[in-house]
Amino acid sequence: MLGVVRVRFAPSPTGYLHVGGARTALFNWLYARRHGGTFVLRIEDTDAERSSWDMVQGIVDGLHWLGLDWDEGPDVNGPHAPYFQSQRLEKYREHAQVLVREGKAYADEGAIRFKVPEGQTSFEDLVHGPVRFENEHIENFVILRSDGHPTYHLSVVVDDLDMEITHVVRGDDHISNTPKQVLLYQAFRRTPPAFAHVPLIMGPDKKRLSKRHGATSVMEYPRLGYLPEAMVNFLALLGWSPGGDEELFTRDELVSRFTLEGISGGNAVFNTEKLDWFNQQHMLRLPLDDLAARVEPFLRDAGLWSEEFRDGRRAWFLEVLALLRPRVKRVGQFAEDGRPFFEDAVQYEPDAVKKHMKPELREPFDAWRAVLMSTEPFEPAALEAALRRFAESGGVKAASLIHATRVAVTGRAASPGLFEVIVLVGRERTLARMTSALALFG
RNA sequence: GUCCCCAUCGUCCAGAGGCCCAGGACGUGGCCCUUUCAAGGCCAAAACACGGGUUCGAAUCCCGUUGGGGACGCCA
Repeated sequence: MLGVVRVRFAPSPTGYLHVGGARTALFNWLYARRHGGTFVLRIEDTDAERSSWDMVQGIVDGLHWLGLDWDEGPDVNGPHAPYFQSQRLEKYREHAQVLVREGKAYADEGAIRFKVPEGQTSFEDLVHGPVRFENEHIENFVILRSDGHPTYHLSVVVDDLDMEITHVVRGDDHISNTPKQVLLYQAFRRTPPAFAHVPLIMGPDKKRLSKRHGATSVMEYPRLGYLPEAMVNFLALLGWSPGGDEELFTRDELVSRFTLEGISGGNAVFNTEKLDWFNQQHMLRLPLDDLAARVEPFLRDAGLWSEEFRDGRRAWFLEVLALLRPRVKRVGQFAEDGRPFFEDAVQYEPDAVKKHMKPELREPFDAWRAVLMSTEPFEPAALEAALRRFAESGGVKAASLIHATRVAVTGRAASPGLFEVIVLVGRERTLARMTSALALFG
């Protein structure tokens, strides 16, 4: 069994999968994959009151979205099934009885408490180093409730033992629970697994991340237009470092570099601006076909999708995405920035009209429109050459004409390069928009 | 209150005694490119919490202070 790595992510289904839990799951998954080990998903639903099936589903959805697959767990099973603690109650009771029989635990008002021995309890934490507690600060804690359900300390130890977990990678908030669990391992005459307590994720105010900080459920992120590969990359580097200066990694690159020793000891602030940057960088690196698939749902929601984007106008569609891509931070933005391409009607921004559609430009604009009718080839370079030639001979500044044309064609003051835009919008639509824009001058 | 953890630029990290008058990234400011907005390139401002030790030498080791976080449930 030497060298075998078995880790687990053991959420309690009393809430959705938040970013902190997601990162813990990610670290476990990375460690398992790095060492060819096993990643177990175990549902800690011993608190029947607060657990719900919907929450289990929500957690599973979150892990799926991030691409974290498990080798053993609900719906895949494995040699240590079942993976719901609520279905393992008998094991916990038996273990509690053993401790009672050996005089290491006792009944108290219907519950069973563990008798904490004198002395001190310590363990070697892979991220914090040696940690030691005086047992006098640990009270005789309940291991089996009066309703027969185990408490966390008992179930987690029994299951980690039964499932042969070698490394417990979990949140820092469990560090003060650890001595109680170490005491249980000792009471069972078993060696505890290795522990690695990872620091918590905080909000910008350094307070524990909560809803008032914005999106804390991972499943809000796909809706907001974030790529799972960006989230994985961002989360991995929040509290962990591969050691060097590189920051942009694919999932596989993270797997090959991950070490528990690289986890830092202090809490980390969740920084949305940096997440945006990771998202942008990963979008920039996505194959266009792949990107198209991610954009589609957002276009559908905005009513801008056409089945032709799949076949007949596929190439055109991909060109539009490629043009828009450098200025998009979240996937949903393709629907916004793409309107001038995906929709025939143009919505004019009042400020843009006021700024660029000066009355004295009306005549030159109209004449340039006529030039555009016959410019060949209908390509960016040729169009630009035509405009500059026209501007020079007509005594107009090329920039003014470009700006007015941009507003006429896109309705906005900012867009990708005008000539690329015109080519993709097409000659007919461009001319039609310019014609109706004639009324906007002044 | 008790116990535990943590402490490098605003933020995330690098740094495991001399390579550091501290390096990268996000963000911020400036410049370049340029038809706008981005992207990209270049430059800049920006930190070793404080006080004691140890050492020839400390961001790195030890102690204390302060600050932040966490745990003290028949929740996990």
